[in-house]
Parts: sequence; C-alpha cells; structure tokens
Amino acid sequence: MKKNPTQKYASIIFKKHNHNVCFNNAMKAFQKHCFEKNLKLTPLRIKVFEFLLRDHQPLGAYQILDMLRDSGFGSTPPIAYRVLDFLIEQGFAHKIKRLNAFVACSHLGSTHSPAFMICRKCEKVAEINEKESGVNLKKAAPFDFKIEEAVIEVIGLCISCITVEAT
Amino acid sequence: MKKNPTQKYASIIFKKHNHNVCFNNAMKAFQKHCFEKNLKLTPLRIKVFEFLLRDHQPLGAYQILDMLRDSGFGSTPPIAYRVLDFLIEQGFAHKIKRLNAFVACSHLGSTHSPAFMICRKCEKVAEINEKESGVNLKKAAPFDFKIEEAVIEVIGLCISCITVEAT
DNA sequence: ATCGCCATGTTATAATATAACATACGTTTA
DNA sequence: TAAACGTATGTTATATTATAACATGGCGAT
Ligand SMILES: [Zn+2]
Ligand SMILES: [Zn+2]
Ligand SMILES: [Zn+2]
Ligand SMILES: [Zn+2]
Repeated sequence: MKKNPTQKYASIIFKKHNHNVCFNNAMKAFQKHCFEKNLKLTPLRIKVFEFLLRDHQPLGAYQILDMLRDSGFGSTPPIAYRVLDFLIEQGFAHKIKRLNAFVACSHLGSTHSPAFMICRKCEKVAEINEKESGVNLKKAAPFDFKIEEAVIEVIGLCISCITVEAT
Repeated sequence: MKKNPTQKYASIIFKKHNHNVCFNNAMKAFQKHCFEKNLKLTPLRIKVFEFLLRDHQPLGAYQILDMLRDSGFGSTPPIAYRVLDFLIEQGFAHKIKRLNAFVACSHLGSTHSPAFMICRKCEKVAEINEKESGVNLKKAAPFDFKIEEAVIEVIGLCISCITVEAT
C-alpha cells in the first residue's frame, strides 16, 4: 500500500489522495487499540467507524442512524450516540461543533488537542495537530485560568472549493 | 464611574470587579451603535441585551425566553433567536457553542475574532481578544485553505473555582 | 392614504441529544 | 453448573435546541 505524502499539512485531506491509506491505517489502529486495552471490538463499533472513515466528511448522528438501519443494525438515537461517545473517548473520533457532526480522527495514536479546518462549502474537515495549529494557549490564559482543553474550529474554503469558485 | 483595571488579561471577569462599568459601557456602546447605524433600539432588544449583561454568565435561548415572559414580552423561541441573531450580527453578543448559550461581547467597538475561556464549573465566560489568544492561524493553515473565521473555546477552571476546589 | 419595511407575535415542526429501563450474552464466582 | 455480574445493545419516551412559515401592527416615505 502506497503511503500518502506526509500530512505535515493537513490540507492533503482536501485534495485527491489515496484514501485507502487513511482508511486502513485508522482501522488497524482501532483494532490494535481495542485489543491492547481489552475493549470490545463489536460489529456495531466497527461499522460506525467505517462510516466515519469513508471520506473526510463529518456525519451527523442521524445520518449514521440511517446508515445503520440500512445495514440491519438498531437505529434509535442512543445506539449512535453511545458508539460515538465510545469512539471519542478512545480518541478515534471527534465532534465538530460547528456542524453538529462527527469525524474520524486523523492523528491517531496519541492524546492530542486538535484543531479543525472546516470548509464551509463542501464541509470536509481536516484535522491539524497542536503544533501545526499555531495556538499558544499558555500565552492566551495567564496565571489564573487552568486550561484543560481547547476547541478550535477554523472555518473557510478548502483548495478544491476555491478552485471551483474561481472557475 | 470608576474604571475597571485594564482588561489586558480577560481573567478579570472571573474575579470580583466593578460590573457596573462593564454594564454601562456596553449599553452605551450599543445605544451609540444603533443610533449611528440607524438600527432600531427597541425595548425587546434592550431587554435581552440587559439580560446578557447581568454578569458574565452565558444564557441559553430558553432561559432568555423565561426571563422575557417574566418581563411581559413575547416568549416563543423565534423571539429570542431573532434578537440574539441581531445582537450577534451587530457584534454585541457571541454564541458559546460549548454551552449552547449566548454571552455579551466584552470587546466592543471593533470587528474581532474572539476566543473564549469557559470555566467548566461556574460556566462564566471570558472573552480574549485575538492578539492575547496566542493563535496564529496563518501558521496553522497553509497556502491552500482560505480562512474566514475561527471559533476558539478554551475550557478549564477559573481562578475563583480553583480556589474553591482547593479549600 | 397607501405602500413598503421591519419588528414582533404565533403556530407548528425540525434537528439534536439524553434519560430510563429492558434484554442478551459472555465472564467470573460461588 | 448456577448464580451474579458487567457490558453492549435495544427500546420507549422525552428533553433540549433551533427554524420555517405565516400573521399583525407600527411607522416613515411616497
Ligand atoms: Zn483520507
Ligand atoms: Zn471544500
Ligand atoms: Zn466580542
Ligand atoms: Zn469558575
């Protein structure tokens, strides 16, 4: 399997890329993680993670429920929300608040405090890691606020949508 | 009216401060803005802005509706959402996505791209201006993503809640 | 006076999310 | 083995947040 070029710039996500690499790496990491942590790798969890991995388009909970119904799984809201909570807790998915939607993590293998670039047109999302993000939160909050987490969502236009708009 | 110490560090908001200053400055700025832009300064708009200015605690739309009902205004959802949209458009309020709630702006008088510090315990919110925030988005997104807006919400514990917890 | 504009009001419903309880199944324990 | 337990899934109902669509009323411009 050919590797994608380095994701130093997360914007690869907005371009054509060998998405099988994204998919397979993530799914393997998920399997490994569950095995090592003794967590149950169930068909439902695998299925939902597959949905999220289809491309870099976030999915709403109710979209996921529709897809689960089509696949013969239960499809009432708690089903989706529970699996999503699990994936988020385990670091394999993130919630994009801007979109009320969920996306597979693309910086697996480490606890991280990601930032997201969200294309307002195609709604694809790229995850930027902390160092790339240019965020210096220590500078932001002085001595008297104890930072625990940061939610950073950058909205704009991705390269593909810029190109289309310019046409 | 005594001035508050400089808001160089937004964390003043989490401490005791002369809140009349915050309130009066904001309300005056709002009146001035509406006059200059020829926008209608209606009782409803004033009332909602007053609610948001009571302290630095964000209010949910339905909380605002309850307060409007108590004040004899209409209290169906569109009433609140429309006024909030107006205040946000005019730069006098922000939505805190983390809380699904709304807060008065505390850096009036300029278009700005704020960041927020949100105390997870008391849920008070301080607004940090862009320069303070330590965010360098140009660094974050390279040549192929056109940034239009950034949503930054930092979650943690404010100085007052840290103190209480330590007790 | 009439028209158009805009704020407010009303009714209904959409979209997102959680609470509470029921079942099923594999693992541990008695 | 049987009971007890933990955890995943399933179900029912409801809570929370937000918007669509249409109606009314005041007010200034023509
Ligand atoms: Zn990919
Ligand atoms: Zn795009
Ligand atoms: Zn502001
Ligand atoms: Zn606090």
